[in-house]
Amino acid sequence: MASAAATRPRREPLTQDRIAKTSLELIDDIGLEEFSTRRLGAALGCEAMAIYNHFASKDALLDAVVDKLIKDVSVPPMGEGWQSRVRGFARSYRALAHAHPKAFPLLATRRFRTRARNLVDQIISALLEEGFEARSAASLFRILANYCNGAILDELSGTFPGATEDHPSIKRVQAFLSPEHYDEIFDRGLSLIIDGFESKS
Amino acid sequence: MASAAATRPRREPLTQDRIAKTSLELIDDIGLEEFSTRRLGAALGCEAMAIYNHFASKDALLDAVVDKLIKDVSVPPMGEGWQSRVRGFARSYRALAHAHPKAFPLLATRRFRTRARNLVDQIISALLEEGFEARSAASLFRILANYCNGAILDELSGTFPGATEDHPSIKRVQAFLSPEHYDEIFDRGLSLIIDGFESKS
DNA sequence: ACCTGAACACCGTTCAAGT
DNA sequence: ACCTGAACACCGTTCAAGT
Repeated sequence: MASAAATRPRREPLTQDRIAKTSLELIDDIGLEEFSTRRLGAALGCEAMAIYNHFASKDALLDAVVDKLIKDVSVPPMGEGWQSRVRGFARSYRALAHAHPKAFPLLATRRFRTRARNLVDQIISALLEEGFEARSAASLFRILANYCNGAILDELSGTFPGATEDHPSIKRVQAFLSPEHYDEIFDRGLSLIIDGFESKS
Repeated sequence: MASAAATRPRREPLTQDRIAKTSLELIDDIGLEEFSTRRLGAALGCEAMAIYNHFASKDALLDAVVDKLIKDVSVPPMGEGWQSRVRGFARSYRALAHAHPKAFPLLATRRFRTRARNLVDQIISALLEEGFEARSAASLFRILANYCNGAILDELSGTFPGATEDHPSIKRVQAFLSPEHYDEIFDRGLSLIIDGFESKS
């Protein structure tokens, strides 16, 4: 009578979705460097090779992880002006990075395959909708995205190591380079970009 | 009589400098992904393990490569105004990235160990020298560096894949996202930052 | 159809042994 | 002092074999 339960494997069946979900959790936990198909297999309760029945390669799997990651980022709807939509997007993108610091670098690497492209389309669509010409929309998108990625990767890569006597100028400004100023500096850079486009486009 | 020449190894002796130099050449050639101690050994004419007599780890070796890479970047001297010094630095940093596209990501990763910190000190020193307060200097440095790193990493990571019908807005602005506009867009972002600090600091 | 075991061609790194 | 050979504990991936 216990045979049916005993016969089937003790774990839920493998699916693309479950594998991607577990991958993201594992990356959040141990980091990209340590993440391997063998450790993923251990986390899933199967052999590493079983994964290749659901994904063509580790690379394809990581694309699926990016999809999971980006799912919740979106561009605010029309109504409050383009500045606040741009700001809203930038902040939610940065919030995602802080929620998944170890997985975020994946996004910077493979930003245009996968669902990330839908997000790009959303942002550009919003800019066009707000009246930007194609040329300005492209410039603003690039400058904004590049600034966000650079700032976020920097914030994630650890705090500035203490300055020594060899670096007197770093020492003088060091207090303002610490994490407690990250929010303020990120917003200031964002404002610079937004204000610059406001007066010139 | 040929014994002295025949006895010593046919290659120049290994030194930290020669290993780092060959590493950079090899990375420029085959990329970071393919770069391994074994392939480096082959390029040097020795076994991979010989490298560990000169560097404690591959990681330490990569730090030395970063030092080699950054050697030629510097901040223009005083005299032409801070805007043009900042611009000059940003352009030479970007030029380095285009000269070593496959090695550049190393810099973004390990920017503050190694000699890269001297460069940071130079920039901040220039800003202080030009009259910025510590707080403004720190903000401007961060915003500038983050923008440069984001923009450069983006430029290096390949062109935007062609838009499909699923991405109508990307399609509309696509022409302006191509590499022939990279220079112009990079400079525009740079100006945004510089002008923003000009009017407010 | 899905999973496993064994194997292949790689890694970075250690260490005893050679010169 | 510097280099090598063999080995260890890992990788991603393939493939024949199992159910």
